[in-house]
Amino acid sequence: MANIRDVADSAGVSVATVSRTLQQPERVSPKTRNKVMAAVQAVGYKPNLMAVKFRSGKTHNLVVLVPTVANVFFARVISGMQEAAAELGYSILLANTLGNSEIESHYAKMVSTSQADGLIQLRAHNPFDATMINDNGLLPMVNACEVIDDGQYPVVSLDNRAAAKAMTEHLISLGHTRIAMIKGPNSSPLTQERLVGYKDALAQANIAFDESLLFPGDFTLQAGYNAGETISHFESRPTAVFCENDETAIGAMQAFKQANLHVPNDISVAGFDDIAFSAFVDPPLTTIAQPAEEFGRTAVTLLVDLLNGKIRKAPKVIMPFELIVRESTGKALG
Amino acid sequence: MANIRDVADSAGVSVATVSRTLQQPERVSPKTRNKVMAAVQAVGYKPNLMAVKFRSGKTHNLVVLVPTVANVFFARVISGMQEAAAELGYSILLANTLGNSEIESHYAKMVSTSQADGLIQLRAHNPFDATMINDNGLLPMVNACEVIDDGQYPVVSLDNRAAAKAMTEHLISLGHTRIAMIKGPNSSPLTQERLVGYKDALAQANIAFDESLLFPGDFTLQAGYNAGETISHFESRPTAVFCENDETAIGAMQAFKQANLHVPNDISVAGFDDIAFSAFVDPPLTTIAQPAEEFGRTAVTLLVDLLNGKIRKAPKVIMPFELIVRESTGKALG
DNA sequence: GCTTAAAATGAAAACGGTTACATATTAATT
DNA sequence: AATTAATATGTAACCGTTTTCATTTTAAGC
Repeated sequence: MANIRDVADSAGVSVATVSRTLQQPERVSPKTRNKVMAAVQAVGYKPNLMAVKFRSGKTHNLVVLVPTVANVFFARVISGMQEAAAELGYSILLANTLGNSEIESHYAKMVSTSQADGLIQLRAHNPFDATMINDNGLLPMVNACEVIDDGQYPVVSLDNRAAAKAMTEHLISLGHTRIAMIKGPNSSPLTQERLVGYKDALAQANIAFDESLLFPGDFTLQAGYNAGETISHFESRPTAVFCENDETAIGAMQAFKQANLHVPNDISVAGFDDIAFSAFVDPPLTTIAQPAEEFGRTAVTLLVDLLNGKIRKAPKVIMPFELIVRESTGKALG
Repeated sequence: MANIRDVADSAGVSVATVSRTLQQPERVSPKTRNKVMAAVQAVGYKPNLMAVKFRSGKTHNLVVLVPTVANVFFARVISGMQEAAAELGYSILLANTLGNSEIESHYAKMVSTSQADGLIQLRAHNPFDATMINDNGLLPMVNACEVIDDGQYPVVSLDNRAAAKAMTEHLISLGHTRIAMIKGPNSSPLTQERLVGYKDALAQANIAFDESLLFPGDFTLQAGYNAGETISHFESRPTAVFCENDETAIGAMQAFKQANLHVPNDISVAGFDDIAFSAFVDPPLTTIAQPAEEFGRTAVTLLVDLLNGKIRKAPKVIMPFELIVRESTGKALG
């Protein structure tokens, strides 16, 4: 593979001139510029970007820790990241962590070992140790979607509490008073926030909170199905179910159908995320739309700003949500 | 950030000894080994892997070109890649290409500019120019899932023809003779192969091929829905629809329901891929299961073997498929 | 204890660029 | 045409490792 010296020899100039021709063409005379360009063509020169990155100390790589790429919502977020990264001249190194802290640490080490400039975490967990803190007191990371806001890094999230409250209010406005909730893992702050929003709405409507209407889940179709089955055979069945994501809701709806419960006549079902499938299931799912791609774009933009020293204090960006009412929720009957 | 010289100074040895301690500990005496290790701890040394990669010429990065990460099937494939890559000490650089050749070329350049050692392409398209051909006459890439087999690189694919034939046979065995097909883009070889398999089965059963039963699509829910709507109002409606992926099938089913057609009584629907949602839609979808994660693992393993010179001639790996019969296909009535 | 082989260590070059600084060339000013 | 300023180019140091080769130390054999 031809290197910069080969080009210099071929063009009859110094390596410095070649470097300048490629980096800052205006600093070199048109005549030599042409000579150099011709030589580049002639020897088939491609700069070794590993050398460039090593020398410059900037890798222009960003590590993204995603619990699972198989989650449709995350897939959209990643799409948005990819777009923004490409525009800003960065590459994404994607890590499918499965929520495993060891895998997270492994990839986080790419930052401390100069293989990447920064990191985006989609889970509420800080994979760095304290030694990574920057001059400005910040970690070279951004936490998006499911966040802990400890001021060490920018976060971009949804007002999950308000969104959950909005959905619960929607169900209450349809006359529901026994509203079940299929939850995410208790360890997830996002789940905690949504629970608070759910309680907010109940309290506001003077409906007593009933802990027995909380069902465990883990954001998967299967978990939704399992909870749905349990709910189907529940002694005093709720008339509505608020699921913490759309997969869970779709799984639950399937269980209800198999138990010969009609959605929404016998039981209303609501989701969260507005994944593509939600508009194409039967009945189409009422849900909360999150601007997934925008999440990704914002996270990348924030991180790049942070890396360029344009950020002093960790900002907290709240993305807007939208209640999407489709046909899976209806008036409470009986 | 401490470098190898700091460690050497702190331990009172040369940099060469430090390097050896870390790379080939058996080549250094236990006494100095301990001294060095202590110094590493003391100064908090983390090797600059950018420098290592630059010096060694091996990046241990693999570029993966995926048309869209938002496709659930690809998400599974990527999961498998990630696993295998982690085991082999490689990192995945994921590129969401949206089928755009320019974006593909952009990422392919990461290989020619020494930012990655090789590339995996999930689309039937070679992003390299001829200059990249290796000593063994191979490109540093593997083509998986949707492949063109031109002998320049290993491919890992499914026997799409056989799979499509198996599914069509299944439908024929249920008594269907008017079987529609919702296709992928015509440019996709995978689509061509499946069409041939479909025709194989028809011919074998002495059913005339009817071009008017072929409907265009692009593997999305919306395309399936659109085709489903068209089929619903088709003058002489087919009794079964074979869709080229599950998203398409789910979209089509939704259209049928809205047209008051019952699946499978009025019309049978079959998919391809067996994504997680397919078991949880109503009715659960009959489909072809592909070993998605295994695709990813195999592709990575092949590529690493190729990069290590363990492969001379481009192998062609055919993965097994499985017909999964659920409730969306039934006997042809009337 | 002396010679020789083996093992451990160090010095310095190399990887492929970028860039500060020095020098040579050209253009502008009088 | 001479002086000065501006521009263009070259020289060489540098980034943090690995690795070759030379040298020193240790162990082995007699």
